[in-house]
Order: sequence, then C-alpha cells, then structure tokens
Amino acid sequence: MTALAVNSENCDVADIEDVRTLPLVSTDQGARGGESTATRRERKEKTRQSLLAAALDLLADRGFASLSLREVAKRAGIVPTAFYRHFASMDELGVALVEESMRTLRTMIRSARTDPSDEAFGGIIRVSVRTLHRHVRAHEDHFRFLTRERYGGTGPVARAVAMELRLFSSELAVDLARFEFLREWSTEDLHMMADLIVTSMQATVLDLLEVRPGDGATDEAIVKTAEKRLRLIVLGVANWQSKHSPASDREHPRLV
Amino acid sequence: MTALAVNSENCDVADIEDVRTLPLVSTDQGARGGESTATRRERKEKTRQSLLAAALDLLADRGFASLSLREVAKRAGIVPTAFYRHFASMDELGVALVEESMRTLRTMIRSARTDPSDEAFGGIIRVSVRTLHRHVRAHEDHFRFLTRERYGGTGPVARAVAMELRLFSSELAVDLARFEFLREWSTEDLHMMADLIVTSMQATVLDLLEVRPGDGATDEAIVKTAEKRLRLIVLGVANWQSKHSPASDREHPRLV
DNA sequence: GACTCCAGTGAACAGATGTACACTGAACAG
DNA sequence: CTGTTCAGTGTACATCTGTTCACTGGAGTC
Repeated sequence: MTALAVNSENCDVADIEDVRTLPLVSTDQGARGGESTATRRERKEKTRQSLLAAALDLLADRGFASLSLREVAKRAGIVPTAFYRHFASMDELGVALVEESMRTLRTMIRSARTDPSDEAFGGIIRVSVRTLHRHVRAHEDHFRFLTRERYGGTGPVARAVAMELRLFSSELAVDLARFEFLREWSTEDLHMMADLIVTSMQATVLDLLEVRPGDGATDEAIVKTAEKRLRLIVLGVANWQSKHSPASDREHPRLV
Repeated sequence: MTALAVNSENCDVADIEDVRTLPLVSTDQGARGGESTATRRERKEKTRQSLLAAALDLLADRGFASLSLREVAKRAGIVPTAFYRHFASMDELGVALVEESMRTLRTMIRSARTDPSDEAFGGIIRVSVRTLHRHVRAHEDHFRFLTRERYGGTGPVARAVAMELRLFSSELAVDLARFEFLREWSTEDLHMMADLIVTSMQATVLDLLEVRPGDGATDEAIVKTAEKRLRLIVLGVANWQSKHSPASDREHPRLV
C-alpha cells in the first residue's frame, strides 16, 4: 500500500509536467544511438501512450468497466505490475483517456469555429455536420469511448465525461449568444437550445458509429438526416423568437 | 456441457409457457398449506423474479457487464449453480430484464396515448412529459437500465434494447402521421422527427435520473425544460411544413 | 404408498484478477 | 568511474469468477 502511494506520487501527469522544468540538456549527450537508445522520459512516455492505445483498442467493442488491468498491460507489451509506474489505477487511466478524447473533440470544435462559413445558419449547419462527420470517422475510437462512457459508465470516468460535455454545451451556448436574432433570448433558453443541439449531435455520432457495412444506412444518409434535424431545430428557434418579440420579424439571414 | 444444454432446454420462458398447457389441476390438491407451501411452478417463478430483482438492484450504480452470476445469485438468496435452473447465462437474464423494462415503457406509452388530451400539440406535450416524469420516477431502475445499456452496453442486451427503441420510435412516427398537418410529410421525414423527439425524451430521462438531491436542478425545472425542448421542435415542424407546402398556411390547432 | 422430477445444495475445479514484494539493468547525476 | 534512480520483470498469493458434478428433499404423478 505504501509502495502504491509512492507510485501514484511519482507517475502522475503532474510528474511529467514537473520534470519538464528540470534541465533536460542531457538529451544531447545521451541520445547518441539515434533510435535504439532514448532518454528515460521518452521511453516512459512511449509506453504510457502504448497503455492508452491498448486500452482504446480493447474498448472498441466493450465497456471500460469490463477492462482489466492485466489485459491492458499485456496488450501494451508490459508486465501487469509495471502498469503502476504510469497510473495508480484503471480509473486514472480512464480519466487520462477522457482527456485525450476530449482533446480530439475540442480540436473539432475549433476546426468548426474557424471554418469559412458565412453568417447564415444554413451554411453553418452544413459545415458543422460535415466537420463532425469527418472527425468522427477520423477518431472513431475516441468518440465511441466518450459516448459509451457518458451514458453507460458509472465511475470517475463517466463523471469526467459528463463534466466535459456540460462544459462543451455551455461553450456552444456562448457561441449561440453571438447571433443577432438570439440576442434577446434568456441564458436559460440558450442553454436549453444548446443542449438540444448537442443531444442531436450525439445522436448523429451514435448513428455514425453504429452503421455496419451493408446495413442500408450510408454515411451520406446519416449526414443528411443530421442536417435536417438541425434545420428543424433552427426553424423552431426562429419561430419561437418571432413569437416572443415581434420586433425581430425583420429578415433573418437565410435560415435553411 | 451436456448438463448445461439440458438446463437451458428445461428452464426457459418457453418452458414455463409449455407447462401451462399441461394439466395443472393438481394445484387444488397440492396447495393446501395456503402460504408456506406452494406449487412448484409458483416457487420457481418466485425465485426467477428474485433473480431479476437482485440484478436490477445491483444495476443501480453499475453496468450490466460488470455484474457477475455469483453476485446476482447470492443477492437472490440462492446458490450460484441454481442460477442455471432459470437462465442459461447472464446474457439471457439481461435480455429478460430488457423485456421486463420494455413492458414498463410500453405501459407508459399506452397511458400517454389514452390520456384525455385534446388535439392541440401543446396539451399533448404537457401531458406526455408529465406522464414520462411520473413513470420514470415510478420505475427509475428500469429506465436507468435501459438508457445505460442502450449506449453503454455491447452484448446481446444492448442489441435488444436498441431494437426495442427503434420499434418504439417507429410507433411514434405512425402516431405522428395521424396529425392533419403532417399528412404531407414523407415517411422518412416523419421518422426523422420521431427520432428527434425520442432522443429529446431520452435526454430528459437522463436528466431525471441524474439529479442528486440538493443539486440545484429540481424535477420541476427538468420537466419545464423538457416541455420547452419539445415545443421548440414542434415549432420547427410547423414552420417546416408551411415552407414546403404553402397550402397548409391555414390555422393549426394552437401549437404552444 | 411408491416413483419420478427438478429447484436448490455444496464441494471442487481451472482460470483470471488486483496487488505486494524483491529483483535487474540501463539511463542518469556527481 | 561510482553510486543512485526507476521503468520494467518474475514470483507469489488471496480472492473472485464461471462451470462441473453428485447430491437431497419435497412437490407432482400414477
């Protein structure tokens, strides 16, 4: 138990970050072989990545809860006990996986935000859904992990995912607030709308992850449905608005 | 292995149904004690229910995949090996649980359908959401199980849930088709709309299941948000309609 | 009353699991 | 060159898992 505590103190992410502040000039001296030999920290980081990759790999068709430490270690090519050099428990590995997956998701958001799309909601919808589609296909494992653990999980992992997704929805609400004709909406309603959009997007992700080759439903069809769904929501929003404040009966940028 | 096969042949639901066709007059003769003594089939059914209840109980804060046969048996008050008298595997128990939960859900639908609500969508929304709320609170375990396994599970259990939910969504689409001003919608679009509604309802269920006492969010707030979400969707639908077929610009029954 | 059936028992198994412990050897610091 | 650090190894153990097998005793049948 004492040994475990020591491990958890020495092998955290925090540790790696701390170490970065130490003098690491010795790399020039140490890394002479070029490839076979590497600095100790490099090696450690590498097997850490192996562990994460191994876990993600095994998670392709199972829940995180059914993953055993030994299994992950074996697939990563290390002995079970060496696992503790990197994570104090499977839960910690899981949280790290959430962070990694969330990085993917955030990259997607940034990509969608900075995309050259005009002010029209219709353009935004098309671009957003296509961005989503592209990223889901490029990182299926991450998205699968996130959706699965969000609803299926229970431990610290599920909590971490839930928190991040709530944050995500809030950010979207802020984005929405920028739109001219949503200016008069209450924050509460904006959040409601953001949640609806996020929920709808999650459904799309699920659809994309569940298509089996030769299942009838193609990616194209799913994307089209997703766009329709969002257009439906936006139409509701527009109408809602004009109902509550007649002043905004002026033209909206082409909506659909 | 042979023994197992024999068990799975003898202990299915099918078996119980078959037995019903046999002469069961002997009950009059056998059940004399009144309560302590019971017919053999009654006893069996009772411990079967115990098994299902035990599993559902354990599933309160865990995934089905992390449930062990021994655990369930122990909580049901029987020895592990006796489990096989009722189910050939945990998966089979899981599927039975899906059926039981789905019965709850269908009861809810029927209750919502036959409720005295006028033709107005607004009334329907209010009644539906309140019906949902009531049933979720009355059978939290069932709803928790269904949502968790739908998204988190992987095995036959998850497949069973997915199938039932798809069916559910289809039924809703048929219901929607009855509305006057949706008559011109394509089946495809109706399904899209039904999916959106079901998805939104699922989100509501999740919200309801995740409130912790003293979490800020009350049941009332969740119900209100849920109603808003649905109203938003319906508004979108109404507008969509009037966009695609100008003929229907006539008055809709008061929508919100 | 004698015989069959079968839900539930209890001991036993092979395998997997998490984790403690003592170790090795190469990267590292002086 | 010398001593330290530490990622990774191998052994070991207690615990839990699914499943087998032979059994018991009471309900059900004739």
